[in-house]
Amino acid sequence: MKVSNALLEEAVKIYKVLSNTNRIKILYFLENNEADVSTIVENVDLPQPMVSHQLAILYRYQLVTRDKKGTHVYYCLDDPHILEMVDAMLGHVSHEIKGEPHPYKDSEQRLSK
Amino acid sequence: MKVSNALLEEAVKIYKVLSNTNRIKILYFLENNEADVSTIVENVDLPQPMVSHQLAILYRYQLVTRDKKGTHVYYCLDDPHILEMVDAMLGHVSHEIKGEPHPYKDSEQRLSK
DNA sequence: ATATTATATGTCACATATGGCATATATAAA
DNA sequence: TTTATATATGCCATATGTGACATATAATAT
Repeated sequence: MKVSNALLEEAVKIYKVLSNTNRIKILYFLENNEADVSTIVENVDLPQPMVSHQLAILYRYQLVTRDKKGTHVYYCLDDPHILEMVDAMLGHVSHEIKGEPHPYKDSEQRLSK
Repeated sequence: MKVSNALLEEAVKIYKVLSNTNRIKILYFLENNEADVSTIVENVDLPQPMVSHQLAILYRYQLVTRDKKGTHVYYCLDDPHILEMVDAMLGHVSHEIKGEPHPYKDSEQRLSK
């Protein structure tokens, strides 16, 4: 695959965003719900300033949307596809942890290991 | 999705590994070739110690395998599926950059934007 | 105006990542 | 044994990320 540098650098930025358990926990909490900050705070069990800070990062990189209603700010996944990618990564590491061989499609085979 | 902390932390470690353009360039170069360090150095245009260092990280996290033959060390993608995940991320950011709406499957609709 | 609640921002100490460069190790050839 | 080549490792300055905490802002109610 031919990849431009600009694209690669953007992808790397998103990977940095995903390189933090708190942010991923927040994303997963938002999987099925739109939620305001206090609701997120209660559910992910992190101090409120930490949650606001991580939400700001998720928002800056367009992983969540923001909807202000009165004093409450409701956050929502911007692109559910992101969580599919995280799911794929969790699947990958769960194989690594169990020491299982990687699943191959069709008749692909390992040459050696 | 219910995710254990251990799994989440492992996934985050892999995201950190992918959070570097040099490492991703190396992974992409290995997409179609097994290659020794000097070949990688020539192709990704980075100083040799940098390439060795990044390869050591990729190896530690099982993204590449290593095969020593004489003085040469041949590296190979351990799991091509990783590159599929990177492809998905590149697809994601290319939509973000272009400001395009996220592609939705079937009849899914945005509630608002 | 004051108080209350929701959220965001700033600061700080600490840890970790980065890239550049020098040098060490290992294998093979002369 | 010496030399050359391939690769790995170590050191360093700098940058960036982390979580804890205090405090600021913003909207609403009294």
